[in-house]
Amino acid sequence: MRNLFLTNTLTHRKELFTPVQPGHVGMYVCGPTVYGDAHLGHARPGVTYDVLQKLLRHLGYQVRYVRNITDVGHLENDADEGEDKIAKKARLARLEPMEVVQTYTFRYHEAMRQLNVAPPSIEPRASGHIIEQIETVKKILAAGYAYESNGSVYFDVRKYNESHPYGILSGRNLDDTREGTRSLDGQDDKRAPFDFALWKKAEPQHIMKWPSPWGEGFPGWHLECSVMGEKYLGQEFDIHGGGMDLMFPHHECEIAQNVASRGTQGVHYWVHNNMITINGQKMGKSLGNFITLPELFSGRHPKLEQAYSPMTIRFFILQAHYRSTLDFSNEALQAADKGLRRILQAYRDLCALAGGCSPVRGSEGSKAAELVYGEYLDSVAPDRAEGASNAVSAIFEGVYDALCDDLNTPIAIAHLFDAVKLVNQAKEGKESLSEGDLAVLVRLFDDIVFGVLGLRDDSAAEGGSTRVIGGLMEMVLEARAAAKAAKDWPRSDAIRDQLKALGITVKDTKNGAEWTLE
RNA sequence: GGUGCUUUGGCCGAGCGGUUAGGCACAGGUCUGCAAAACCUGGGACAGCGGUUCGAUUCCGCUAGGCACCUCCA
Repeated sequence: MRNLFLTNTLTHRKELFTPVQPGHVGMYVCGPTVYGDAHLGHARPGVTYDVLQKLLRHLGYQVRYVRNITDVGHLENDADEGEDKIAKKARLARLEPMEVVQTYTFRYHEAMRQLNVAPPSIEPRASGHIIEQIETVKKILAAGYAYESNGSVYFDVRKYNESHPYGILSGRNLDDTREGTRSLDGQDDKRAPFDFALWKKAEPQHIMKWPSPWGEGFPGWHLECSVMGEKYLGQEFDIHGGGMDLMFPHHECEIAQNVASRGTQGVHYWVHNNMITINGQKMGKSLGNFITLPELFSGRHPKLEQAYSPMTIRFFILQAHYRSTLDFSNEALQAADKGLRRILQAYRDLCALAGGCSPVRGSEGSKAAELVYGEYLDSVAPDRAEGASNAVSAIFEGVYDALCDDLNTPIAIAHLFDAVKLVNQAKEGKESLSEGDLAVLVRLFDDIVFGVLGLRDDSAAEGGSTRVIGGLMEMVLEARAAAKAAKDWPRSDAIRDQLKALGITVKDTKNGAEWTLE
């Protein structure tokens, strides 16, 4: 098995990945709070951890990937009057909170499906784990790291900090945190401003509330990830992912809760993806500068010059390293779109050169995959490029080395473009690829481009209709070829223009006409 | 105020103590009825100032700019 290196936020270093149990990986990622459509920012962790889990599987690990849905407990702000995000949305839209949850959970799943993000192995909801969360609060209280106050329970950060450093993940200490900036107003139930809620008392009119030893209320936001991570992955597990903005306080609180309730923070590798920016600024709901995924896919947003396909978005994200910020612009997305097309076209040409590929991962395979949770990537990475020339071996090694070096997808893609060049040169007859080369390249595209990177050739994914369209196109192009042979240019151009209007692009090559469907 | 990150050619974006990143755009050429694609060639970059070094874009310091977190945020 190849060595995989990951940057662990806990140590700020690239570390060799060694799982708790050989051959198995437990991975937890913070999912969305479902009170609105997912935006471009949400696509980043979606795609990043999708690639990570696919890579892990491809390397031969059995992966349990847990990604939660936050459907309760996420407050607008940390002050006592902060309203639950879901409850607020429900009030404004005059809906039941669970209607809001249902709507946006569905829409989130739909957006992820379009991005070819595989479903997690388990997708637990906070509201489905109230009992477990209450039990954890009891444990933390019993351990003396929390206090009850007016029907709510708060984590005693100062007490915790006496025996365990609070802030090990984000590299800060308690004295550095800004105190007194926010007015305390006297009526705060908390002992200290940095204490956080484990359980919040619900006002009588509050809909989302559950009985507890401290009265009716609901769990604090940070609690769910601690609880559900432990429940499904155990007290010690391998990877915990999420956006960098969750590092503090969310993940810091998780660590404190874990230590307080079970004596270990339990996560071996903390992995954080960076933000997507727009004009250099973080894209975020509070800033109001976000573009939702449905808007991107449809092009309906003032900042969008055109619609961008889900695969363009996916490729755009993969062209930057996950730990760097990535700046949105129409120009950058258009560049990604073109680059992606070149790669996908090269695969078609490669298949033609190789005398056909099983169209497994480029098209129908990805659909079948959606039905089989987790078990879609059956191909385990070969150790080396058996039977390939030096040039192809170098690409093969470059791709795997890059992916195993902290998930360096931009470098992997750069190597894939080298492969594209080879394929194009072979197609032009300027380079020859041996059968071994072709086999290795086909496998590489199948495994990496479609398998691990999770790209998909949507133009080839029409499934059952492909054969019919293919047959029709053959007829149409034959008619056009006849017109061309007769030098009837108006006629041949008219056919091409009409097809273009239907979204079919025709290109004349040495070997006859080729076509692609938008 | 605290903590951390960052500044790469027209745009996006890797990387690194000495070797072409890559994509997109652009220019010239090949091919072509035209178009497109493809191929070949090309130009240009490491914020500024010092220091370490045989050698720095890469390490260190300072200066300037940007960003993130310290409220909710992927």
